[in-house]
Amino acid sequence: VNGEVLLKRPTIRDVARLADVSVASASRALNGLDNVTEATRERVLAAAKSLRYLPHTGARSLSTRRTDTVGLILPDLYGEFFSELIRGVDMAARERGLHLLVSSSHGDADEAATVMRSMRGRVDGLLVMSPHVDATVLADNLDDDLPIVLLNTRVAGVRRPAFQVDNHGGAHAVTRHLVESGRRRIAHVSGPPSNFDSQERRRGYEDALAGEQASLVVEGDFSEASGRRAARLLVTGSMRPDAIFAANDTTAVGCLLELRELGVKVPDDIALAGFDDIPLARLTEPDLTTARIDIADLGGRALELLAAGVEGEDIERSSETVRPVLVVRRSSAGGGTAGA
Amino acid sequence: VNGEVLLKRPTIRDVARLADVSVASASRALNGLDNVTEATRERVLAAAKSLRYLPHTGARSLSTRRTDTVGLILPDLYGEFFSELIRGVDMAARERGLHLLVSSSHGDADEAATVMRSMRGRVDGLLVMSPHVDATVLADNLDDDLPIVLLNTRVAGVRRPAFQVDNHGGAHAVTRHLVESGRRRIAHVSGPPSNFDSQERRRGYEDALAGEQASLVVEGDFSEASGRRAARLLVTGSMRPDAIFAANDTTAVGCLLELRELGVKVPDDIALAGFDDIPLARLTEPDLTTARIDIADLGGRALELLAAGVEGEDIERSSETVRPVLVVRRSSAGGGTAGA
DNA sequence: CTGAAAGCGCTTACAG
DNA sequence: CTGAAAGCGCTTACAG
Repeated sequence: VNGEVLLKRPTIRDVARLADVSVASASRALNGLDNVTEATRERVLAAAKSLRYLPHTGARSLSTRRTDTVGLILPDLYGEFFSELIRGVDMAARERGLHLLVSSSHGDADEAATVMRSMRGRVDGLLVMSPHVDATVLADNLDDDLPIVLLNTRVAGVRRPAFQVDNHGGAHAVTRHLVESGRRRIAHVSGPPSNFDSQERRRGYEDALAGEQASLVVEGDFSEASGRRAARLLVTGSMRPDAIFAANDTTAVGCLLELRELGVKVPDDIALAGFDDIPLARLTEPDLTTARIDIADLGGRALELLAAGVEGEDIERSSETVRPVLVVRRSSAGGGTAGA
Repeated sequence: VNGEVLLKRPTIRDVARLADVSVASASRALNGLDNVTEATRERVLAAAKSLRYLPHTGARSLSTRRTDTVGLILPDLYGEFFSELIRGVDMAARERGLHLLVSSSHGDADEAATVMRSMRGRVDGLLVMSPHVDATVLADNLDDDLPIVLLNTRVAGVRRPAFQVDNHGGAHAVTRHLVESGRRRIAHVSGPPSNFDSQERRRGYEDALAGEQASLVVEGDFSEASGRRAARLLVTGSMRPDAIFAANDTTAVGCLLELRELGVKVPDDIALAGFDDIPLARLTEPDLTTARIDIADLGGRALELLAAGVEGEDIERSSETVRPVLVVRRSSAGGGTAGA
């Protein structure tokens, strides 16, 4: 019928008709293939533009078996880390023209598994950060050929491409810094004992002390409240330390607040250090010595690796370790008991 | 061929064959339609399970014209807000079985437009937060029939479903609190003059003062540095205030740090208040009076509205206002100049 | 309740 | 360089 009005979304057929070519040529022109004349390409592109044509991604992915989308599966994370990671991944994804399907806040392995399954078929690859996931969960819920990169997740018994934070090294560096600035009784407030990061940080602390000093550990759980409790315990106890290394910054902030209330001066009486370098670490009084991880960068690099896997590169043996950087601030200044 | 091995992802055809029914029945059973016998459904489900079948979403969306995915478009946001919003949206989306396509960090209208276009066809609806977007951008880059909910975005000249934060009301409440606790020279450190939130907060401040006190405004830009600058200006100037209401918490933190350096006591010499209630607001010394917005809740409710739109409900006239809640903390305690 | 078949909108050998 | 046609994996009238 002549003079017909387009009621529906235009398809490639409409574009082809308007450009007076076959759908095959329209497809080729649209996709930037080189087996079309320049004249054809121009006509097709003009037609597409005038119709405000956009390909149906479902149809395309049905033919190409690609979705140009990657999934990001996250656990229930605290604010800063979470958003920095998404930011880093998102920027890298956008640069490569990949879309990002995000799912967060998964409390246990079951939830994570459900999400993995629901993403199967929607994505070309998966970025997974989940402390709950193990080899079985991975094997049961994903196709073997779906590229996947693990973020800071220890998956027992599986060799998968992963980005690991060197928690041991970071904790070691922080502790050595305290030792070398003259502190003689360095306590550690740990994270949850079941948490792998937490275990590694504690091990780094203990190894750094090895021989020179006895270790002094109060168990915490990465929360501010646990930092408060631990600080009170340490200060009022019989083994008062002259330095505290908290397993993360949030815990260190708890220590700081409690020490302040107890009238203990930081760093003069007790030096303090954390881990992560959350933005808040710069803002406390005094500001906080810590080990910095560039989360956004970590996310971006992980996406690059995943993208390589999607492109068909063999990434199965790739595994990168991110080394935290010691950031010395005022909370650990001066000399401690031994003077400086 | 008998004994053949499935090399590829199983399709509904494989499921149907194994269950010994037609693909039509398989489809119906899989989708929970009621026009299949219980026996058929069971056979199909069992077959699907044993094959680890998962529907190809592209194919499905080609038939159904739905993607079961919604897009979330964000500007370049500061950490806390960003992650809280995603968390809220994600949780609500998961509950409804919707997937979430996220794109963030868009500096200007062009970038936002590109993202909107790239999401067209991939999503059933869009959640858009962008200060840069206007009616033209929206109209040019989206289908008219794509449901969309705006988040805290003023779109001049368009009537679209939106969630607006009552910035005026929040600022008014904070300012009234300062007035009523006896402060007599209340200054305001504004956000960027071009920013709508910023304008509204300033208007709230001015309206709350109306008549009783003169307004005293220093222009800022929502950054900590601008808070520092403004505080210094106010304290060293000839019109020293006894209270400062900063346009957001980050600015207020800047004020606090600068006041501390200048030896000005908060709240004794100068009361201080912010806006947003970022987590840091509880942690400063003294902790910060502010106006709290429940961002995660906002995100969740916005998704619910969008989902209703996707289901075909008419949401074009819906517009919700989120009222911030005054949170009084120690930074505004006591009486100020007039005593308390 | 069930099945054969058309159709959704693309891409890609294949033949020319 | 171009086009006709098959095929990707689903859903859904339609007929029975």
